Amino acid sequence: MTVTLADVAARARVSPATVSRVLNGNYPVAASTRDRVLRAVDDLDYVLNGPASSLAAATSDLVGILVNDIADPFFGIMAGAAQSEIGGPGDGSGRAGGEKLAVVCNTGGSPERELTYLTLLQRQRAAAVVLTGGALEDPAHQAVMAAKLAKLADAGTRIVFCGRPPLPDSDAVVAALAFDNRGGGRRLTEHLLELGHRRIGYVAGPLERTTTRHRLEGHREAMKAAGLYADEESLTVHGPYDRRSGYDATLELLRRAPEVTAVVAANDTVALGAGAAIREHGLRIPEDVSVAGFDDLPFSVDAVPALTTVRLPLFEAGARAGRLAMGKETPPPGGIATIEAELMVRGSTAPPRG
Amino acid sequence: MTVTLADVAARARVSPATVSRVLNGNYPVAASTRDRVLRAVDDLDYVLNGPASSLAAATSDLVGILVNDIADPFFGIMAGAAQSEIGGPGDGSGRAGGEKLAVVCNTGGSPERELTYLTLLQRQRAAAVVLTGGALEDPAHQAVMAAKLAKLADAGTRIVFCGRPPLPDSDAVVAALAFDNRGGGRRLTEHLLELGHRRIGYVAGPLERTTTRHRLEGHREAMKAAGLYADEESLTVHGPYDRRSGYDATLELLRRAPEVTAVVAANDTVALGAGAAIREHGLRIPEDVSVAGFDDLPFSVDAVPALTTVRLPLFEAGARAGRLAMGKETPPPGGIATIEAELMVRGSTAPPRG
DNA sequence: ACAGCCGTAGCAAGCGCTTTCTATGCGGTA
DNA sequence: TACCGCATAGAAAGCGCTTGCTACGGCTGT
Repeated sequence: MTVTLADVAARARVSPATVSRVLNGNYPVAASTRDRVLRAVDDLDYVLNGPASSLAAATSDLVGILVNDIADPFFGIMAGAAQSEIGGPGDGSGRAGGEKLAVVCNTGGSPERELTYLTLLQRQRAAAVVLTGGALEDPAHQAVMAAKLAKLADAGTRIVFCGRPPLPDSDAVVAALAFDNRGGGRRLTEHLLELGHRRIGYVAGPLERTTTRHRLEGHREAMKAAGLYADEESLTVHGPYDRRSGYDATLELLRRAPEVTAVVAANDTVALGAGAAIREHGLRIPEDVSVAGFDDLPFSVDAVPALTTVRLPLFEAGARAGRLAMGKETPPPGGIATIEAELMVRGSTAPPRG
Repeated sequence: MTVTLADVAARARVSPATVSRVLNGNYPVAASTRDRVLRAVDDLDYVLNGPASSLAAATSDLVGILVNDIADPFFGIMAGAAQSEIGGPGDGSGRAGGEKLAVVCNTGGSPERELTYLTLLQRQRAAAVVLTGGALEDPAHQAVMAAKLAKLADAGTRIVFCGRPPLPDSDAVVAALAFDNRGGGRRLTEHLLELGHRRIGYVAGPLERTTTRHRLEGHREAMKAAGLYADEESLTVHGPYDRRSGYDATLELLRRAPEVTAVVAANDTVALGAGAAIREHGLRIPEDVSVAGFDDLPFSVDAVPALTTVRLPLFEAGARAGRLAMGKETPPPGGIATIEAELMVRGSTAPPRG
């Protein structure tokens, strides 16, 4: 059978209580005793029984990180950064303390899966949960979500948002780090307008997501400020945040409005697909059509031409979220922080022809 | 306080045992009783205490997926596919049975972290563990690893490899899905040779990884078969599997051997960096230098020119690994399956100039 | 009509750990 | 020398759930 605390205690000729205390290091134990216990642990290759420990202590060392799409570096980068702060293994701190198990859960963008994962984490009595990516705007879902989060918070789970706008009137969330998607979107379109573009297509993300809406609002703000209200609707196409969608939507856009001189994509991945569609259409980037993305994922600088985009400090934000989840950093005032987005002008945007 | 099984039992006017049996559905319960219990569960918003359940049942519903780099779609795709099979939420099967919590753990390629994660999963009494990506070739580490896996297997954890060569003489691993990196590497270089290339640079991954070695061996097999033994060493540069490394290594390669007419990269991400370096060097792709990658990640088809690469069925492999981990699929004979790699010829490779 | 079953439900003994409370031995103080 | 207090270690009571076993009707078979 597997080795238990009692076995270690027997071998070290101490009581189970003492072994527990040595392992947790939260109670004075004589050095000689400690050594004896640690040797026994080593000799027997003892591994703590997590469930038993969690049950007795009423806490666990699980920390969940929820992402919409694990195959998307946008989430991967944030999750990786958060995970590295949460520690889990090798956080450099040696044996001591915060050995948390940081795990990432892939919701696939589905609200039900998100909820189910939260329940599963609640069931495990997770120490903290980090939710990344934009939220769904459906009020019903938001209400359920808020209730669920409240319950988690009640049970002592620390909740942190990363790249997601704060929940209205809820104190369940320790901190919310929100990206300035609106500002970024505005600056990006302003850049295009400054270059002289007037007919700008927009390949947007899924309708009901906050990220989509905020970026689009920024875009429209800029358009409006330039006195360009008309045709907004016909120049906007919605679709998922993936390459394929960018390709399809851009083809559609090009058919619908062949006069566009620039295409703004919901994110860099979509921009990649958009670029492919544009080239396949026989148009050059940026001579015939400018293309811009959002996020500044690692591959964007290597696109040909290099992609003009809006840089989001994903790694830094993820790391900060991780620290907040661990209580290693004090939350921003009001629990809300806005993360700035920086315009990165590269080769894929240029003045329109003519 | 939080609601317990006993509370539900009291409200449903049955014993805790009955509630447990209703929840687990592994014991006959009269329909009327079941309904009463389920209503009570609903009324009280009861959530099972995972640790307590795991302790009593001596099993947990945790499934770990270990990846080297969560920000790399190579791993993200496999992990996502595995996770979707493992179920967790929304596997379509309704309430019944296999509600597992599939979690991905990011080792960052560090052997220590890998080991620590395994310990953490062992501590949680994980139901299964999927290890993705190539293994480290260090014999000491391999031995420790084998011992650890044996212990996990002993404790009832199902272990599956995905994209990792099988462990020699170990029956701890339920199944190993190994990519045919060698064959893929060979075919890729054969393609280049057929085009007429003779001086082929190779930007390899980190030295001590099986993936790196196998791909490189395939390359050298092809070279050797063409009677091209010489200079192999001087045309090979090693580095991590990332964009930056591809860029740096290619610059180095170009300096060291300006006569190369083709560059094979360790993977697509590295190829992206390689392409950037080549262009920055004032050379055109593929007119002056051909470039090829490995993996066929989603962005590769959108590179300009589209990247010639070797397609690995990452999604299918990940999904299969997930099913194997869940015991939903019978392991291949001998527990080992080789996953074929398919050459994808695209625009980034062409005959050498002149 | 009685024994024996089957279908259900309850009892109670843990699962392996944490933690409160208690016991012990020692040095220092009066 | 007698007493007090501190530093350590042990005893034991759970934490909330699962599950083997027992109990109890009502039905069947003879």
